[in-house]
Amino acid sequence: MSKPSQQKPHADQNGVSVIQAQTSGLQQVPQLVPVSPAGGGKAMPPSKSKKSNPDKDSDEYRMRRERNNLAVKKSRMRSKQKAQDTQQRVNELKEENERLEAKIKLLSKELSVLKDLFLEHAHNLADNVQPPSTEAPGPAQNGSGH
Amino acid sequence: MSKPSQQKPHADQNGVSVIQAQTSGLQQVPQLVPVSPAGGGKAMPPSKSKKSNPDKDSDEYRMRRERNNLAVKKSRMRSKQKAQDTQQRVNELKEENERLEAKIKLLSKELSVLKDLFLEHAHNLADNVQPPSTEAPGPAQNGSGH
DNA sequence: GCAGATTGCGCAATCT
DNA sequence: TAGATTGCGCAATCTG
Repeated sequence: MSKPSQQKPHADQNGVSVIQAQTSGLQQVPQLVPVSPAGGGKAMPPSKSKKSNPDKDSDEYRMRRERNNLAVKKSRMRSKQKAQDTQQRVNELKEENERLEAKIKLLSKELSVLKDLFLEHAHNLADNVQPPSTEAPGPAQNGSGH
Repeated sequence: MSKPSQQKPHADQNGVSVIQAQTSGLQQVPQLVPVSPAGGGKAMPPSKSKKSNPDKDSDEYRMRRERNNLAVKKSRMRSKQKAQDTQQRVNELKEENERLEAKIKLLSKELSVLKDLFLEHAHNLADNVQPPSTEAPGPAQNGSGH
């Protein structure tokens, strides 16, 4: 579940193609068909050249199938669970986001208020404090009206 | 994909059970087997009382199967896509969250600075301006340390 | 090389 | 009736 690596679409390997679907086929069993009669060009490492030996009757086979079916079920359950978790994560993050945005709004407002206070104060100072009289005192406007 | 509702485990209906798995057969078509010869007790709305007529050879059957296979593939692709999208959404939301947190940090700092300025100014005023002497001037503490 | 985990696929039952 | 979903089993791979 880590490296997808390169994987074939499900069959078609060393000269083997899946012929299925639309066959009278009761169910699946890809029915492997050798494209070339025998050793097309690749040498098989294993001695046994017989790959088509599922032997449905074999107890071994049934055991493996059963185990695999179990593993498959497990894997799918996990997968589903993960998807659900991810979805929930989205919801949580969305809520968190809203909280943060609200906080930002609040802080912004606070800042705005403080800044206004500052400006007002600065104006008051300018109005009440006689500048070093370097020039005209300017229009004598006092009181409100900034 | 919305209401799981109650759904049967796959077969076993009006007196029909699936016999599969571990059968010798090369393929395992569920092989529907009527538990009772005919009308067990339920009346079937449709006229044809034959439910077990998949008729693999039927063109109709193959057509339906093929269409369904297509639909299945489509559905699964969508499902997968959706999961991916959800995952990506998580990533986006996480980033957004970080941005917001950073902004909050900044705003908080700004506010802090402004507040400090305010306090300092207030102290300066208290130190430089003689209160109307209605009471004790209070402890003569000046300088830093707000 | 084996055993468990994944993944693509087709089937059938349901749901819509 | 037809397409969409979903649980399930098979086989091919991937992984450790």
